[in-house]
Amino acid sequence: MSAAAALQPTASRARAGYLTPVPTPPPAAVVGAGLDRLGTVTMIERGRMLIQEQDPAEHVFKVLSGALRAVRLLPDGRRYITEFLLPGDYVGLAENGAYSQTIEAVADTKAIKYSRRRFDAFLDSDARAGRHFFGLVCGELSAAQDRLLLLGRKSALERMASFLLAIADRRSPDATAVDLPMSRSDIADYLGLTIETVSRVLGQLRTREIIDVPTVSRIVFTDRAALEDIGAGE
Amino acid sequence: MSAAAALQPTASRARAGYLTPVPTPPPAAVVGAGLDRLGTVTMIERGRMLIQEQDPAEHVFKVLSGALRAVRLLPDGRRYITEFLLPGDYVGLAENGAYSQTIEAVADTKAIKYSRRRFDAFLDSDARAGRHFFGLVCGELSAAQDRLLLLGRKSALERMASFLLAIADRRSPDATAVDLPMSRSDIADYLGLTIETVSRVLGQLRTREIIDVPTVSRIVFTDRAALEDIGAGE
DNA sequence: CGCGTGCTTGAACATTATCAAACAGTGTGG
DNA sequence: CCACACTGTTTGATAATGTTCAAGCACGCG
Repeated sequence: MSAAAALQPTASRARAGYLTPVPTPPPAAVVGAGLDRLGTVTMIERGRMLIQEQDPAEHVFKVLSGALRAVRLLPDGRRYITEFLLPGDYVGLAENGAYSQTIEAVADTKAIKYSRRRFDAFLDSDARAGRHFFGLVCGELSAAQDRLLLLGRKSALERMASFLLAIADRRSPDATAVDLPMSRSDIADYLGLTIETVSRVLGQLRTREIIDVPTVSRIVFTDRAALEDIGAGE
Repeated sequence: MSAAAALQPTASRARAGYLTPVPTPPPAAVVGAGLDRLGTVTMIERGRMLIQEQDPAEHVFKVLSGALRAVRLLPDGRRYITEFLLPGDYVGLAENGAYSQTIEAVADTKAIKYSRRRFDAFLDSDARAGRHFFGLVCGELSAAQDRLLLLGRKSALERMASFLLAIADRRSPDATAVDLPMSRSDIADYLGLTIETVSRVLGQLRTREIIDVPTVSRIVFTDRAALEDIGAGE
């Protein structure tokens, strides 16, 4: 843990420690309403692949319920999950040409499927919509940069604390508990750890009475302030 | 090193291992030409801060020469560099409202400075420009996701190999050498390592005669194929 | 009730971090 | 022009965090 490079004369001020949820700018409802008519509802069952990396990017999806994961692999099989897609999130927005990652269902999932042609046409027809989605992608980029900080400089314990709070906040801000739709293995591949470390770190938070784990998939925040401190990196 | 979670029935196909440079779509020259007249040239000397995190995002810059770094900090001083900005890169594009990270000069840098108001007006006035910059941000997002994979699942040696190739490719594709404008400390904070590990890993590549290091800042690719294999993760 | 998958726990190991010292390159002043 | 000092880099020895390998456990389902 601890110490990075020495502070520089130009060092910037510290920032909130845990993952920022992708913000949803005001005109979301309006833009969404215009779009909903263009798509069709699809069901993806748990474990199924929705999108294969390198396939031509012919669709955009919006998650309605359930959860998806975006996966990248190394040639020898090492796996990394770049993001979990939860209700309200768009899939395949930031793709030119071919998909850059595989999308799989972590749980049974309902999503709206748009044809990319129609989706782009809609964007071009409405300047407000274009700006809205530009803002969404900017938010995703900022969230990805927060995760770079997490992977590059945070300990296992800090990563887990950040993760639990971020997932909880995306579902409902200031929640006192979360239901995790994904397995320990998925969490490990998202946080750059192993399943054993994920388990041990959860055990440690439980021992310290910062969380309670009544079920494997349910996490109750017993001491949210402590969890936030850990996630922020002290 | 090695093994992540077990392969799943839906596991996706493997992908190129090292950092993908942000792609520059075709109409770049045209869009750039329209913009150049709107900005003024600025010099930022080595070590100076160009942008402070949380300041209102009132400007967009385009790097002409030199190099900048984008920095995020944890409360206790741990530092992470989310990206290096090299000639041709835009700074402050993907920001709504306030800057999300500090920008500092790694070397003496020349950049064009645009007012964000004018920049946005230009984007709105020209649909092609809007799409162009949307594409740029999408490319940045994809590059960030490649770095998540790097930080989450690659060893120190693999990270260094990926880094050297990525920097080299951004300057000129298939180059046989790079001049690194940044210090070991900056490289460490970019790769999520310490300066000692950076140094040792470079030493290892030199010993194995994969690179040559005639000067601290100069890296010659003696065996580019081997470097690519290492960077790709075998 | 028993089996299977996924989760937890334990012990040994590996990689990378930390602490410490030597070294190199650059610029300054004598 | 050389000696010196400063900063950044390299190298070495030790320690820590997280991984790997190996059992056990628990919950859900047939």
